Amino acid sequence: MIDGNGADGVSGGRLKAADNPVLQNIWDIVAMIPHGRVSTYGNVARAAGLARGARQAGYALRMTPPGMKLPWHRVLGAGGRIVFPMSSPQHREQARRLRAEGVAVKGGRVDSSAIVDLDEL
DNA sequence: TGTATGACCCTGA
DNA sequence: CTCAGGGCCATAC
Repeated sequence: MIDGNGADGVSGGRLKAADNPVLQNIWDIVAMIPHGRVSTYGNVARAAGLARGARQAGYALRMTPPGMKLPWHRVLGAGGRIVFPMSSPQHREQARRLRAEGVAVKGGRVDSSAIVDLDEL
């Protein structure tokens, strides 16, 4: 395995997002967020190894293929606020899901008590 | 190889 | 509290 090409499972050159270890790592972090709790992009990114890769966390979630069960709605922006615009369907979707889990959403923001620290996981 | 983009974050006015 | 600007890091073209 000196050439790098034809490494574990990945052969053919370009690395697909679904096979990207970084995204997989982020997905794993998001997937381990407990029910009824929420986290932030920066927090998740840091847990994935990216100290300032909050955007990458969002990128990973955006790259999430349909069919994958991932609690993306438990990931919020800094301060526990939803990053989506108020009039956006995604905002409503996320807020709806959070409320379904017992998380209070007010003005596009959730109670800071609902935010869980990565240290607790 | 370099430029452009983004489900972000922080600081200042 | 709201608005604007700059910074950071990885992916896409």
